[in-house]
This record gives sequence, structure tokens and C-alpha cells, in this order.
Amino acid sequence: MRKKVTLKQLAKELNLSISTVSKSLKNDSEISLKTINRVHELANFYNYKPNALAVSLKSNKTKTIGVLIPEILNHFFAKVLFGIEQEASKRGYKIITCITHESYKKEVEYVEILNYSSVDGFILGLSHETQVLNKIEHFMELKRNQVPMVMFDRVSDEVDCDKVIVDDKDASKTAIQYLIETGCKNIAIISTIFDLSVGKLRLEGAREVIKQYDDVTLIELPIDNIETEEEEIESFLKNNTIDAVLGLDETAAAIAINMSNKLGYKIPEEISVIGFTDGILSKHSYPKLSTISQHAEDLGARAAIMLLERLENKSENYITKTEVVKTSLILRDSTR
Amino acid sequence: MRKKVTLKQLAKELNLSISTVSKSLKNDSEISLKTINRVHELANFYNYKPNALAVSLKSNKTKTIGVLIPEILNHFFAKVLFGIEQEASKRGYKIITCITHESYKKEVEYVEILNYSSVDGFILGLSHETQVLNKIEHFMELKRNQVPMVMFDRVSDEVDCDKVIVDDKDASKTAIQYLIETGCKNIAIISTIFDLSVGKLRLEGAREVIKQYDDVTLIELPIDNIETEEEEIESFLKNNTIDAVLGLDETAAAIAINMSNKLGYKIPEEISVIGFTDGILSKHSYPKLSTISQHAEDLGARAAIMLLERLENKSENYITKTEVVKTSLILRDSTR
DNA sequence: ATGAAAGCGCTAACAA
DNA sequence: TTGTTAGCGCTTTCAT
Repeated sequence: MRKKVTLKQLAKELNLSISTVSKSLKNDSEISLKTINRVHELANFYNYKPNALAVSLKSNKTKTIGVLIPEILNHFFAKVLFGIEQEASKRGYKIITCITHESYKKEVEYVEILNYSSVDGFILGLSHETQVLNKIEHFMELKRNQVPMVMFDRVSDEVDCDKVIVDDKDASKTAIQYLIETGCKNIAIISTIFDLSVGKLRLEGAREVIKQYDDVTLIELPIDNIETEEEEIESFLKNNTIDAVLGLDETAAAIAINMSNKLGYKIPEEISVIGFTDGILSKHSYPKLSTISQHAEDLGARAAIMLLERLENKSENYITKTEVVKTSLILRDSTR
Repeated sequence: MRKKVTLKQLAKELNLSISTVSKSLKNDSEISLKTINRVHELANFYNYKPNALAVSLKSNKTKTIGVLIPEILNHFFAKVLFGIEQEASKRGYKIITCITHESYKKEVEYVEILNYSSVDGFILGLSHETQVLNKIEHFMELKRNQVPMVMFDRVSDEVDCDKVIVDDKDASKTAIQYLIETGCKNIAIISTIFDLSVGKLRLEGAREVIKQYDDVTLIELPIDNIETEEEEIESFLKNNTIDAVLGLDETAAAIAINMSNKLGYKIPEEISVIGFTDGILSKHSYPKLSTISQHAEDLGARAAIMLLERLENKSENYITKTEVVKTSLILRDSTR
């Protein structure tokens, strides 16, 4: 690799000391205007850029944040990542992206690697496995080292840190409420994530609403194996009389629509369907899926803002906060 | 942030010199076993990890690669990113992810920021805008600085660097051929990317095959405005007698299916549909979409391998190479 | 107005 | 076998 220009070289060529050059580039008032101009001129000529590594080493800041994402092929997380990236780059930060692929082990590894000075802080959603095992020692360690961190969506109550979450319980309440108001009485709730914090909350919300209605029933269909999801949903739809489906993730809802089509059930006349995550599947299903939007991009952006604010105003006794992103029910064609 | 343990502190506590400690940690043969053990013990006790920044500054290697992705909400790119990340992390590299959002300006910015020592090399797909404007000076600059880089999918012929591409022309030939063999005579080709290298190649391939058949026609529908894509495709389907659609991106194909459903055209009996990118939409459309898989994850992995090999065996006169990833036609339910 | 020097944390050639 | 020293590129304090 061709050597990059350094202060040293500029100094030599200008017959100045390194420190004078450094100050000149910052337009330090103690340097004469003439010198400042000379320095800038040569620096421009060589297209000088300070070595980021050296600056970081010196300042103990990297202007980089570590992002731990459970899964990139999931549209929700992709959108969050997008939101984070947008906001971070707007403020001059880079992001190092690590995909934990829902694995506890990878998560621990990444935290360790990044924590050694590659990164000023973390934004992360817990991996599925971490949440199920509830092993959070690696985050406690970050906490002890006072590394700024923001958890989003998949959070742990046991780690006291900044968080951005979605009002999941409210969201499913709204959805169920809507289904009931439009005349549905036998509602199925399908999920691959009943064991995640967010899944539990959504289920809770649904149950709470149903309890208020004597004539409405809730049937729960947990999917353990993604591989057979489609078959399970198909046979479920065939063997149960239901008039509504709430899918706790986008895929479950999309499959419900497709299988209804396959079985000849009319949507939304015979079965209403609502999903979570306003992703690409919702927009391109037929009929178009009514869905709970978690405003993933916004969520990501807010997580980034939260972290950056913290990074830029370091205080000793920081008090942790949790922001809640309001969801909205987007009505399209899969509901009455 | 709590101070991290440094060699200096270990040295002090052990009454050794910094260099002895450094060597001990590397199990250098010139250090006595006894000392080595003492050092390791204390290092473990403090959970010592070398400061990555300092190591990088010294070694001029960051073990980090910069990835420029045009668009993260596109499933193809998400999969490529996933492939890159997997492979990189397997080999102990981190990735800094930059989403150019199809913008030339952002692309230039990112290249500049990353090039100043944050990154050992680049993996990138050109942004839409860059490809249309054909402004590649920023990459020529990298090239001049001999920064290792691998372009994938959206590449520029004018930059001499490693590349991983897809056999786009062949892919659409295969698709068209299949449609013809299954009896289709009036084939529509729909695309939002006719102005991209890959789009052009796919179109070319289609035309070449069609030319061989007197009784088969090709109708081209370019979509300029994503916003109105659905309406355009719907009215196109209504106003043209066609019996097959090749969508050059996944969305176009998915929309074609949905609009056919809407208009009451039977798939695949009346209209066959083939898409590109074996993404989430293809698996969850109804009927399921037959599609060209570009093996995006594999593509990403190969790009990563290519870059890492180059990074780890630096040679003076490196000869650039281009790998082609073979596509495959995955037949599902939208074709006869 | 300019420069010398120390130091961020680490490595490695050289000395002892 | 262990230690001294210089240096990666930069910032900053303290001379001059």
C-alpha cells in the first residue's frame, strides 16, 4: 500500500516542526496566518487526512459504534440497522456491524472483540439464544466498565442500561381490539417467538383484551420449527374454525394469507389477518397485509441518538432511560 | 469509562519491563517459563486484552474491512452482507458497514472516511447513481494507493480490481429458454434496473434467446418510478396479451403475481412468472415464485475470501481476477 | 510565533 | 533471560 502522507512529511517539506503543522491544520490562533496558509496549501496538495487510528489512540475515542444485530435477513432488523446507520453517519460516526445470528456464543465473542478499543459504545438487540438462556454476564461486564450501551427491542430487564423498546403489549391489544370490533370471534395467534420478551408481551396483550369478551376465543399456535411452519399453519387453518389470525411476526402472517388462499378461504371476508413488522412481505402479499408497524427505522435512529448523546456528554452519574416507540396499526386489505 | 489494563500496569505490578511482558504473552521462547507463567496468570486475572488501536497503529493492519452496500432493505444485498460477515468473522475480521443508499455522494464520502486507516480493504457494490453517472474517480484513487478492493455484482469495467459477479446474461437466457420450452410465446420483461450493468446484461440475454424464435415476442416494460410500479404493472397486464413475465428484480415479479391474482389471471396456467433473487418474497408469494437464485450469500462469502487472501498474501504485482457465480433456476409454482 | 518533548499502548531490534 | 529504546502518527503542554 502506498504510504499515506503524515504530519511528519508535511513538516519536513515545509521546514516546520510537526507540532506547528498540527496546530496550523487546526487554525490555531498562536500560529501566523502565513504559516497556516502554507500548511493548508501543501496539505491540500497531498490530500492529507489525519490517520484515524493515531487520533483514536490519542483521544481514546474511535467515532465508531458497535452494532449487534440478531439477524440481518429479518426485515425488522434490517430496517433498524438502516435507521442506526443513517443517524450515525449523519453525526460522523461509523458503525461496525456484527450479526449474531441468534447465537449466544457469537454475541459474547463480538462483545469481547469490540470492547477492546474498537468502539465507543454499543447498540444491540439480544440474540434469541441469549434471551432464552438469560445469560447476560457479558453485558454486566460492559456495564461495570461503564461502556455506554443501548439495547433495542430485545432487551433484558436485568441489565440497567439505555433502552429503546416498542409498546408490544399495546400493539397487540390494538390489533385484537380491531379484529373484535370488525366482528371476529375466533382469533388465532401464531408465533415463532413466544419465548422472547417481545413475544410474551404481545401474547399477554392479546389475552388481556380477549378476557373482556365472553364470546371471543383465542387459540394459540406456537411454531417451534421454522422448517415446518407452513405445513403447521396450513393444517391448523384446516382443522380449526377461526375467523382471524394475528401473526406475531411478518412471516407467520404472510403464510397465513397464502395458506388461506390455498385452502380457498376468502380474506378478509372469512378470515382477517394482521401481522407484525411492516416489511416487504406485508406490502407484497395478496391481499396486502394489515400490520402493526413498529417504526423500525425510527427505532434504530432513536437508539443511535440516545447513544451518541451519551457519548458526547459523558457524566459521572448517568441515569439510564428507556424510550418507548409507539406502534401503529396500518390497515390494508387483509382486514375488514 | 473504567481504565482498561495495559502492558504497563502488568509490568509494574510484576516488576518486569513492558517488553518482557509483551513477549511473555506471546510465549516468546527467549523468556523463562516461570516468567511466562507469572505474566499469563496476572493477565488472566485482569482479563487483559491488547488495545486493538495500538496494535493496528503499530502493525498498519486493522483486521477490519469496509463494506459498501447500496441498499440494505433489498434482500439480495442483505444476503450478500450476511455472507461477507460470516466469512470475515470466521477469519477474525470485523466489517464496517456503510449503506450508500444508492447515492454517489455518500459512496465517495464513505470511501474517504474509511480509507484513512480504518480499514485494510474494501468490498463494495456500486451505488445506482454511481453506475449511471459512471463517476469512478474515488475508486481509481484507491487503486492508485493500492488499497485491496473487491467489487461484487454491480461492478465497473473501468476499474481494474478483483470482482465477483453473477452470470446475469446466462441466467436470463436460462429463464427465457425455460419459459419458451413450457409453451410461452408472449413474454414480458419487467425491470427497474435496465440502466444498471446487471440489468443490461439480463435484458441482452433475454433478447438473444428470443431472437432465435420467430413465433415468440418480447415486450419490455421499464419502470422508472418505484412509487407507481404496482399500477404500471397492473395496467400493463391488463392491456397486453402475455403469457409469461420475467421480473428482473424480486419485487417486480412479486407484483406481477399479485396483480395477476387481482385481475383473475391464473398462475401458472395463463401466465408464468419468473423472478430474480431468491429472497423472502419468492418463498412467501402465492403461488410460490420460480426464481433465479444468484446465491447471494455465497457471492458475499467469495468476495470476502478473495479480499482476505489478497490481504494475507500481499504481493507487489498482483493480477486482478474476476469470479463468476453461477446462478440456478429454482422452479416453484409460478411456472408450468 | 514556533518547536521540543512526552505520551496514547504496543512491538521489535538491539543491548546488557 | 530480561530490559532499553525507538517508533507507529497524532495531540498538547511547556519551553523558547
